Amino acid sequence: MYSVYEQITEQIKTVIKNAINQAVSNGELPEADIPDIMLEKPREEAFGDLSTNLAMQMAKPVKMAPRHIAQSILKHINTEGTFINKVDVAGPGFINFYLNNEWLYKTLRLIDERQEGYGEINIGNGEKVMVEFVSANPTGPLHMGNARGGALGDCIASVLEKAGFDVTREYYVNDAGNQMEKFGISLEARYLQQLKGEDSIPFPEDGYHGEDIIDHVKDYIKEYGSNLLDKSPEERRKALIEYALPRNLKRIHDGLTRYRINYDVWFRESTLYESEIEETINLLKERGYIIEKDGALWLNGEKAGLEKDEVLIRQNGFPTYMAADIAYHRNKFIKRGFDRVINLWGADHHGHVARMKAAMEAIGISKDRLHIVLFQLVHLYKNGEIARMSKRTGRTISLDDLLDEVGIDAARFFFNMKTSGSHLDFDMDLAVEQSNNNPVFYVQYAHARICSILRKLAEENIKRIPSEKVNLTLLTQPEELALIKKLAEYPEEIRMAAQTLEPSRLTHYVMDVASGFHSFYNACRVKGEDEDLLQARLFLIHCTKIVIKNVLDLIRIDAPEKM
RNA sequence: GUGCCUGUAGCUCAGCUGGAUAGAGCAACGGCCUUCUAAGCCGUGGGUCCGGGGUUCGAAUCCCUGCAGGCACGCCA
Repeated sequence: MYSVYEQITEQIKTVIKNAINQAVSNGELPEADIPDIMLEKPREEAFGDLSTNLAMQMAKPVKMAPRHIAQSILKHINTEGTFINKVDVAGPGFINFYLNNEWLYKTLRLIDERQEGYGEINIGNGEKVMVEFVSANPTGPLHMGNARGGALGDCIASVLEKAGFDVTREYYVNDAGNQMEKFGISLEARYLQQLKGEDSIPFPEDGYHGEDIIDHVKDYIKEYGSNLLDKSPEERRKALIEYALPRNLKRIHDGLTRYRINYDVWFRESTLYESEIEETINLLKERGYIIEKDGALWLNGEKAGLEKDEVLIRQNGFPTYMAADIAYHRNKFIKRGFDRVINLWGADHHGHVARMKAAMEAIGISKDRLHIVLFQLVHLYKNGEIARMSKRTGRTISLDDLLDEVGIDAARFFFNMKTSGSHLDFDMDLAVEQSNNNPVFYVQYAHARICSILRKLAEENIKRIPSEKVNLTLLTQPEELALIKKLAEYPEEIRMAAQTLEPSRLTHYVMDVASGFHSFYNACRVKGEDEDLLQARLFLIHCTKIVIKNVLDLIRIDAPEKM
């Protein structure tokens, strides 16, 4: 069992179905298919713990007033042997279920039993899922878009792991194609400028203008001098790329490691050029999706359901980015056998979504197996205004700069506070603020506070007694019950986060748990209460600590024992 | 021009597979430390859910339309 909630949901559904069958056999309700029973937590506490709109949904097929249907169901409901305390009908025809506290106590025992496993569910059944994220061009440093995509992608992967999927984290290294050409040309131009003067050669308009290109070249010259001046341009570029690319990759790798992102696979685009792109084109040819036009090979847009044809192999014989990307996804699905693939892309790539999905169908893969999570761009705010450049270096702010300034915890938490689809304003001042304004501290403080109580009790030699000896029924204060209810929701939160691919609900959730704990802390004492109550509350904060820790571990931020 | 995303409290945003009186945090205002961390808690005020139609017993949520902001429409990636 993953959650008591799950068990209750089943109980209620069974109870309702039985009641309907009773009512039908008594002739009170006409025979009809029972729709899927939807249970949800009512907004108002006064409406019970769980509620269903079933009677309203049945109104039309059954041709009876919703309230009347609800009453008939209510009349035959038998709650014996369940957690249900009371049932009533309210509003336009809601059936509200009120639970007895037993389920809450059972939830605490479950948390204690499962420990770090509490929250894990199994909707994935070990299905193989790849999450591919960041995949920044290795031509320069990581920027804010990569920072957001990184935090998001890593948390999506973690959520899916908790939800029972077999997850692989992957970074696609774009070390081939046109941009490597541009990288080489840019390096070469800077190299010549360094050695022969700024004006010796104009810098290519579509080259990489970043300062980092100049840094590579300066370092190269420091090490190897001007040995490339009398080489052919091809050799020169090759040598410079071979020097700079590993440096960039190392920097990206180290930056992401520092950011607590660890990939299972670094997949190199260049490996696709050995044979897979060709194989992919052949596959598309066989399936009749390739047309020849203007000396190039195109994906047949009409057949694929796209607005226009897309070039796959250029006139000059080189494959386009899209051809490589199709081959890459063929590799993911067909060669490596992933059931589902999730890609995180900046919103500026949204135009590519429909194309890739169509391409999947063209190679015989259902487009539903490919999920694209688009995330909106980030604006950094500092001192109330948009910050684009690092004051220190005068360059665009990199992931490393951000981590230097706000720390890893704040960055990972803040990037997961908003849904991926919404624009994100990152307030750098708030992120370093040590106050209740800062949600990261708010949550971490709750954890530290619990640890502090545990320490204080330990100083007095008070320890938890075995859980079966704790009398949890002593937990009856509203703050205690509210807190346990929050803790009970965690597996459900994981399920929702996994289904929607939105880990942002977990940062909100853990803030709620922290809030519930702080309220409890101000209303109830642990230390100094009589033995039985002390043990019950000790058990409660022990469970609260487990849940907060579990969520923070999932987001991969610290859960400090002291602050 | 065509397509996609966004528009909810002063600010930042949840809610969006239709449900009960639209929520949270921050900001504002007023309270709470002789007791386990006040980096905390409790309370008050605050809304044309961008506008206009439609579907429905019921719409912030679905459909149509208009407006505003962002993005994409390359033999770039």
